[in-house]
Amino acid sequence: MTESAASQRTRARQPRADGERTRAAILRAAASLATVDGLEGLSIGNLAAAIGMSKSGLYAHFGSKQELQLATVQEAGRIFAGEVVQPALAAPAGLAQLAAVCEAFFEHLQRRTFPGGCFFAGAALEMGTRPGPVKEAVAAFQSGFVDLIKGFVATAIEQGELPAGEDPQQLAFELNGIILATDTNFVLHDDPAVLDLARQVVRRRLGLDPQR
Amino acid sequence: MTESAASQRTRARQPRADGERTRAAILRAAASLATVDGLEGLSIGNLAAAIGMSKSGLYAHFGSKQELQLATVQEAGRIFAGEVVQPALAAPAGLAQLAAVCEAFFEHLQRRTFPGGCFFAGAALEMGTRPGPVKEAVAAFQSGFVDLIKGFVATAIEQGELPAGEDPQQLAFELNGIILATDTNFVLHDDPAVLDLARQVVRRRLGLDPQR
DNA sequence: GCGAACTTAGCACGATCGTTCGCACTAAAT
DNA sequence: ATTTAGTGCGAACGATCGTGCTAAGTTCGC
Repeated sequence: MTESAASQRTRARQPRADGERTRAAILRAAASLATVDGLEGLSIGNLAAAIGMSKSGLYAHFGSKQELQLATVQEAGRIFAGEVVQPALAAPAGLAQLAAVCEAFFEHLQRRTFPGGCFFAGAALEMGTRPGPVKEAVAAFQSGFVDLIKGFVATAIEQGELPAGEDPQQLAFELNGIILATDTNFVLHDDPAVLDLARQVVRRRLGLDPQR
Repeated sequence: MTESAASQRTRARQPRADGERTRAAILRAAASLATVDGLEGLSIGNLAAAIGMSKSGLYAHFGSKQELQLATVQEAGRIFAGEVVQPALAAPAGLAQLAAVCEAFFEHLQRRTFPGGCFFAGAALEMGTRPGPVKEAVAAFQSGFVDLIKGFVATAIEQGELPAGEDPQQLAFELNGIILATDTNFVLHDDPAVLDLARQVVRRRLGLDPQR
């Protein structure tokens, strides 16, 4: 018995270089399309047409629609991590990270990375009533994001940048709400003024306003 | 010329009593189903099966799926107005109305009027990227709700129940965000503790907390 | 450079989609 | 009581859905 059997036991399939490239292109398009049509409304046929390949060729990469949805959620998570989480982590710990994560999200919207706004805001409401691994993946990401903000708040309190009476969970909930309201209004009215309003609200809530 | 011509000019079709009853039953089920499958994912076949009638018989009431969606949005608006807006308007003008509209929304969720949480939160994100009369109807309702809250804030400021430095538009935006975050987390994690957290956040943000 | 594994396309399947048509039934107005 | 029009069902349409099968074409380890 050769050791190839061992490698096959841990990984049933060894993708090729061109396959990985195609798969990446599919997932990039899938994440964008899903913000318009939803994770459930995202169809194999539409997606295949969008990147110019056949349904069956695309389908072979995933094996089922659920696997495609799962991979799409992970791809959206990578994009979100790169565009929103990383810039926040790059800021000085504490209040600055709190302001940075909000600002990064607003720029994420303004840049129109996805045509339908925030991927996870839409996915959370869409998959909330559909139990299964896809919902769990979305819920896990959402929880992680709120926990990240909670940590920023806790650090800011420790550093005396926020009042000691401030509760990390409550403030993280509020900021998450501001983010959701920004996304909803931006998507619904397509008005950049929403972002300015949201920035004012964040500055004021975090006590960063010059006056007052 | 009889006056029947005039009535026909304004209304192309004169519904019968039993038809109105059926139509109402359809729309009640449609509003609920749409919070699970979405306004676009809501299918005539599923809806017909849910209330035990034929696809074609149901379809005759609307003539197109878009008309069904439009009527469903209006029905959801009536339900929301009755469960959330009216209880708020019944409270004393000002800060009490502000607290009442939030509490009414939380109870609207807790009562599980719709299996998928707030109808308009889901509809706004789903239809935001789909221009047309359905999106306009959803956007109009959402704007009206925020304006309602804004009016409550303005009155509360005039009555000295909120600091004069408070901005109605900003606070209305914040409260709308709290409401959206509550819905998203409640739908996603199915955890009533979210409602308690949301209630604490509202009380504290409106300065209704005993301590502090 | 041979051969095995991965990639992609073509075709077809059963199911469901929104929509239409024709026909029975029935409530309401004359 | 007769007519009129709203109501509802059954069947069917073309299109699209997710999903398989088969068979070429292509990369890559040996």
